[in-house]
Amino acid sequence: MLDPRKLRHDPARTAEVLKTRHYSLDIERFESLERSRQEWQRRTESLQAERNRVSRAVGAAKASKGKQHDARALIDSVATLGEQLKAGQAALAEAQAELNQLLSEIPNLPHHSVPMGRDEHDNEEVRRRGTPRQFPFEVRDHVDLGARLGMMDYELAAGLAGSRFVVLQGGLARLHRALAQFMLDLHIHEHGYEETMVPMLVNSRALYGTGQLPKFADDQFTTRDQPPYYLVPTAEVPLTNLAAGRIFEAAELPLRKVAHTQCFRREAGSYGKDTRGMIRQHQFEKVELVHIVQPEQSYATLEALTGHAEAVLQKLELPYRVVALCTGDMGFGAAKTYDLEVWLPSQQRYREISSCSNCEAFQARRMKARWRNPETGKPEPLHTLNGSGVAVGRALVAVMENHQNADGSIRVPEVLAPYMGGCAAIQRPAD
RNA sequence: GGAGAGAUGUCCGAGUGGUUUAAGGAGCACGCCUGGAAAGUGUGUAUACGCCAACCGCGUAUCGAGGGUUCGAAUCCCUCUCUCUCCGCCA
Repeated sequence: MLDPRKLRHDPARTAEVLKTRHYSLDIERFESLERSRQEWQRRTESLQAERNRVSRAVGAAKASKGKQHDARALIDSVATLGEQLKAGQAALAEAQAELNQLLSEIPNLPHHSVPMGRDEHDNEEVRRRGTPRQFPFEVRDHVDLGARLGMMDYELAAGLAGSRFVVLQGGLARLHRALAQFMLDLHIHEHGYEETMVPMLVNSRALYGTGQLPKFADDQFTTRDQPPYYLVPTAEVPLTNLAAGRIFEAAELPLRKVAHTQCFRREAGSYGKDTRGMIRQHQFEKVELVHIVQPEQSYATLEALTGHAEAVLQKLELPYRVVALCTGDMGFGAAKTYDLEVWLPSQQRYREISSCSNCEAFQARRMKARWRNPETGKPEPLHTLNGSGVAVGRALVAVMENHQNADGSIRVPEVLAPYMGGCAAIQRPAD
């Protein structure tokens, strides 16, 4: 949610900026809704003020003996007020609902440092780390490697659920678990995050708070309860909403939360993309990092957060690059986003494995997450940030492909040794 | 799933239709008092929206949420949510 006051103040300029995000703001509609809201609000409030005044007078008249007649006259004098008020309130509610609907579907404004651009081709590479390995043999992709190991099976998963699911078994299942545990421990012990366990079913209010609703309802899995539960598409939703409706004192900030959860996505818009393998699944695991901070700290925090995600890839000995997303490629709520892209030798290209965003006050305003600014003494919206630290399934893919051996076995990176019971390589069990 | 109790401000807590325009207490902030502190004492202490250039000020809403009755609702009625206790079931 943009600041409604700022939008009111200069809608034309805001519309210009929103164009770079493929959003066309209907200024005329906005202003007419705003006018109507304002008019009905004034009208109802003055009717309410009158009602309150008369009602108090009725009470006073009834309290003093001998003025019962005055009370009767007062009551008669507001005979039609109730209906006017009801009509006014209904009109006001309608105007507010339409205005909210409009406001809730406007994406965030990009930070001035965000490169202008249409789509992912206009993203800017910020840095590269690690060198893609030269293989003296033909590399296999993770699907091939997994099948040869007998530990990754898409047909079994299809039998259980459908397409875009996987069954991992034996060493690969353990490697997958080890990756998640390693990431959690790294962020908890070395980066200062608080370990958090959150619900993976949430209500619509939580999804509204982080911006998935109302616009992206089709991307979410829901239950058939009434009202429905939503399966979280990312732990960003429950973690960020921990601050919803609260007013923090400056001393309580910043909040740094990490959670490891399943994530569920219908991926309605992605059919035909990445249909092979574990890159794009309906269910996947992710270790998520969330910061709730004072506004002036949020951009320094974005750099730190990105660094925490990078540390995962460095320790797993994976080559990657950091990319600043352009205006046209950023997510709905983000003011600035860095993607971490890991090298996949089978595809000879870098693929997204983490996305770190500063949402500034966009989510905080939707969920009313505030702090008391000591300088003003007033509650003001916080800034929220989130980043994957990192996607576990994609990390498994990256480890398999980058650390594969000629015989199809997988070298286990050293940092995972404590989580793998000393197992240094995943190989096909002897028949 | 069944039965019961409950939800009031930062916290505790009073409040069964009209000076509640939410009592009282605690906490917190700032004064006074004090050599300093404690005690005492005074004042202040929610959020949102609107009017105003802004401060001040004024108006409106909010007593778990939504709806209803009424000139008027924290209070009466209906629906829902959540919490607690007991029972059942269960990993």
